Amino acid sequence: MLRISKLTDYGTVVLSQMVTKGNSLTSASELSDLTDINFPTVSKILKILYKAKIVDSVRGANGGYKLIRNADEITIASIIDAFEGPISITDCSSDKCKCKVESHCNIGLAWQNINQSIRNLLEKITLSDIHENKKNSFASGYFAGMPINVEPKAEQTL
Amino acid sequence: MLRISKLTDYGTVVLSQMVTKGNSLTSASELSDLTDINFPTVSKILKILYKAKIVDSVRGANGGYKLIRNADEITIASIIDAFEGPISITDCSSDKCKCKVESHCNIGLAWQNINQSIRNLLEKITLSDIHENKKNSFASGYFAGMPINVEPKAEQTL
DNA sequence: ATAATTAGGACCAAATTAGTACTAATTATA
DNA sequence: TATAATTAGTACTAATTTGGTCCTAATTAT
Repeated sequence: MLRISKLTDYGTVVLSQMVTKGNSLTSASELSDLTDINFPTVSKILKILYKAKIVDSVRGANGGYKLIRNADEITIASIIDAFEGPISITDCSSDKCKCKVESHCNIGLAWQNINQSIRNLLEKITLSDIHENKKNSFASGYFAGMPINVEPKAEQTL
Repeated sequence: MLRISKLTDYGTVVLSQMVTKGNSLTSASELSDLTDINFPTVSKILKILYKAKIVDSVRGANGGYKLIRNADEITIASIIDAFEGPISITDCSSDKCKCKVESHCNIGLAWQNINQSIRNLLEKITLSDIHENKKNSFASGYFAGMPINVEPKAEQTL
């Protein structure tokens, strides 16, 4: 099926650790120890999250990182965006199409719609859900054969 | 965001052409002409679709390919599976976890759930939807800020 | 027989991703 | 103020994945 990169996966592990650490600063090396992901990689991850404005940083001795928002305000969509960029599900579906054949473009449009559907789904799931591993909160309703039926953000009970 | 491979993209273009051709056999070379995708690639695509039991084939002179089922019985999930394999959204979420740290596994489980959610979505969209490019049928309800609210297959109006 | 066609691999080149390393900037504190 | 700890940014290399091509074998109509 669809895949996210290893870095995104690691990213959620690191972020989940940061949720545990709450509002306090945590250094990259400590996060490396806690997650068992080697330091250079954790460091890279944090820099990416910093640029994406998901974590805040303080330089210098005793510096470190912390979440910029509450865990339930950080969507999975935004995390994936940070690591994988805003690239679309297919080449064609981003921006203007350069296909020679018209029909291709329609397919591209369809993929674009599918992409948007997935995106909407991922914007309803937050770091908090992942961290608390509340399977039932967002998974139980989805499993085999069940309808997808997520209420709009404002009313959701995630 | 999440991405499908070029081959999957091309695959849907080829499949869409085959919907147009209905129940008649079409050769790889003809499909290549029709889609403007070069022959070796179309050929490769059709072999993959054959192995995935999405198309049927007849060898020899006047041979070719045709859809094995109706377009509305071919889900996008099955097409993606054919090209990208049944690989999960992360390594960890498939089968048994080998992580050293317990917490990683929980994250993996969360991803697994997300993967399943996406899968359920993609099992509700069919080749027919893509082919007919019925944007409104499955897209309009999904766009920015709108709730995802797809009814179970039996009742859906796709 | 011959030509047209699919089946199945094997293979190489290109693109992407993972992982590492280095330098500069910042800041606490001794 | 010097030093050590720490993040920021970037560049680079190795590993993996993907895209694209090609070849040989099997099948079938004419």
